Amino acid sequence: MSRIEEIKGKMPKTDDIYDLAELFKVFGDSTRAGILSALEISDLCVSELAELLGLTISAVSHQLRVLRTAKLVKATKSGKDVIYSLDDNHVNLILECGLSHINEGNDKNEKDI
Amino acid sequence: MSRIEEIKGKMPKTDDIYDLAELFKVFGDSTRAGILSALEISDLCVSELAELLGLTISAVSHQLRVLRTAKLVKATKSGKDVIYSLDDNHVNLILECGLSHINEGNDKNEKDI
DNA sequence: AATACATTTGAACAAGTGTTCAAGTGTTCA
DNA sequence: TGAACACTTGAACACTTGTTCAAATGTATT
Repeated sequence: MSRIEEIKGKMPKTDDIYDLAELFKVFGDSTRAGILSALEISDLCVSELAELLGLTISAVSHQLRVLRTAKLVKATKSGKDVIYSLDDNHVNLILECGLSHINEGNDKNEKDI
Repeated sequence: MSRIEEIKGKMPKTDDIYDLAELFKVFGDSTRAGILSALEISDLCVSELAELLGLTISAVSHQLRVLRTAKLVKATKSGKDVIYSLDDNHVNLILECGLSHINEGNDKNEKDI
């Protein structure tokens, strides 16, 4: 068995790597990352999210659809409003992973000064 | 203080959300996710990565540049070869976060059958 | 020096993405 | 019922992205 094949055997399956990339792609947009960060703190309706993030309602709605498709958020009707909330307990974990990386980066830079 | 402003106060800073999205964007491509998964197991040179992932050397090299720019991998010259290795201890954590999400998804589907 | 090998780089291209705008759906309230 | 509100949707657009191809750079071997 070649060195390359041995490594291949220890790696995640190709399909899982694809799914992994698809997942991170959803987090990889600041509008969506902002929506998720906000919903982390409180359930919110579309216009609240738009106000909070300084975006048009339409833009937010489009991105909410992406997040819904990815099963990361869920929508609940409440009269005229549609209340969005997180639909996956991994969202918090993944955001925290990323933020800890960002913050460590900031710390490093502070040390450099 | 309005409800919206209270939530805004508890959220990560706008710049951090932007950086967070930029970070996840790097993970959000299956070629790059594959490279990182492979380097997780062993340091590798460009042509080994290309063979492992079934891609052209050029494509791999282009993506390695993205990963280098993001400070996620580092390059070391060794004769004709350039050996790449992970340059950030958060890579493992972030990949594992994502994979645990993927795998839980798979488990759910199995239960549904 | 000449050749072969390993990698990088730039240009070009197709494909994908996020926002805006306008129109549509659905709900509440007078 | 009609007006106002909350949201969704589709088309259009500019912009970004990843790959390929060809050429360039750099290193080892003879």
